[in-house]
Amino acid sequence: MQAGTGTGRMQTGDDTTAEAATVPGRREANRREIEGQILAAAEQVFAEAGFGGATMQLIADLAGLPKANLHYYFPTKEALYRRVVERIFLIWLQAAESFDAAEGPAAGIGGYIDAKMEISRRYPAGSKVWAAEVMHGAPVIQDYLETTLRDWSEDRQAMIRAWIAEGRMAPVDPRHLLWMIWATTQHYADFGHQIEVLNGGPLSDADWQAAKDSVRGMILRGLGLTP
Amino acid sequence: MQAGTGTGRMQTGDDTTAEAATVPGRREANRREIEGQILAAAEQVFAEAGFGGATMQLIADLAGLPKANLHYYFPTKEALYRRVVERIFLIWLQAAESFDAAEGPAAGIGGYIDAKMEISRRYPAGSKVWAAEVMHGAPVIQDYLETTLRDWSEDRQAMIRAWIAEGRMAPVDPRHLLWMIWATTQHYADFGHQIEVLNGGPLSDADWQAAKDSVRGMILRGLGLTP
DNA sequence: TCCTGTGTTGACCGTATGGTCAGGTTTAAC
DNA sequence: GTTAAACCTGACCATACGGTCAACACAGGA
Repeated sequence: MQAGTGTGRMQTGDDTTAEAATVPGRREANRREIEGQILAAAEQVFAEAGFGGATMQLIADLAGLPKANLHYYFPTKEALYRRVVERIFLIWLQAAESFDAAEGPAAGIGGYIDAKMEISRRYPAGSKVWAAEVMHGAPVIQDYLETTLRDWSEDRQAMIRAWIAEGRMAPVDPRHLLWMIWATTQHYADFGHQIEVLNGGPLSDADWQAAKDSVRGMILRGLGLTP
Repeated sequence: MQAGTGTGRMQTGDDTTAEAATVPGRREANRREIEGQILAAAEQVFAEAGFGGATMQLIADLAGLPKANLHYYFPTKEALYRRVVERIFLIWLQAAESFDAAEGPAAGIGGYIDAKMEISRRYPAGSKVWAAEVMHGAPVIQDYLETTLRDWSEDRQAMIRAWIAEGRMAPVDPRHLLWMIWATTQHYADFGHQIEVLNGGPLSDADWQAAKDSVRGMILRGLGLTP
């Protein structure tokens, strides 16, 4: 059970120090590249083994670095883990743009489903890390749930309620709709292994397209919309 | 990363030795009770901390037993873990009865959804353990996926295909439908913490009923059925 | 009452893990 | 060229963990 104070603020990624007015610099570029390698390796290992099962040695090996080097870039295992979780969370938030830019429920919700399916396909490891974190009671990102995610949720629920009030979709509880979208799309990442076994192998491009169409179709029809 | 040979066969629970022809015996009853305590504690701890994060000491404390006693009833941490995973899997299989006994898609699929929602409510810890196990690549229950679950899946898919052929429901891919049902129902257990945060507290009885109705309604409408 | 098999447990052990650190190397500003 | 900061890493440490074991308690059949 991770310690996890959950106090830290989200790092938006642009932590360029103001005084570094020189050229971007090989130093900084190199640092970013190595941090990226470590984060990628960590995401993989955390996804496969969980926080408790992951070891800094495994991550170091996968990143091709000595273990001590990891602790130079990330002070603790938990700090590294936090960065991995933050990354997938930011990616998911960005998927909401397809939601917002839409002019109606079919395009908005359909586009959001497509975007989330695409993320499940591209970042399955990140999705698993997030899932495990939430399942364990969100010891590290509790504050995001209570602030960013909650606000985000309420905004989308308001949009959905407006569409319902305008008679543009069936009157469903917006919360359960959102949860259904999250559950269904993320299932293809989190339970990807089970899906591959039942599918008799990895999903092909066509399989993914069919999955996307199927999920979008079922949900939109469930909302009284014609996909 | 657990070792997990995945070779073991499923224990159906009736491991009464044939020669123990005496009365059921306090001995045997006591043994079962203690095993049950340990399994319940283990399920809780595995769900909260993951396999790697769980410790035999934590489980022992929760069960109110000395650690060494755990190893008397379960030889290794992994053996104990396996029993926990098997338990939820059997429960899920039983939920299929509502599926089979139905005379049509609305009752069959609707009943199955209700049953799975009820399980999510009653056994959230077990569901989380299963989810984590699959997410980590099913190191311990790979054989169930390839045998029992696969067979089960194909049988239900055949039923759904038959209903579709009879024109009793919309022509959807049965696999994606099953996965959607699993994803949506289990989400209420696996992501229960997130749901509680967004809900501003635990789901009430009415909330659960609304969730059930909402999920069943959306999916059945998505299948062209009237719930 | 003895005796045997079942259960109980504190103390212990080997190992693996997260993290530290001193000493070294490279970079880049002047 | 000099210097200071940033970067790198093998060796090391304290701790926590899964698992073992020997000694003990106790039930119940003879």
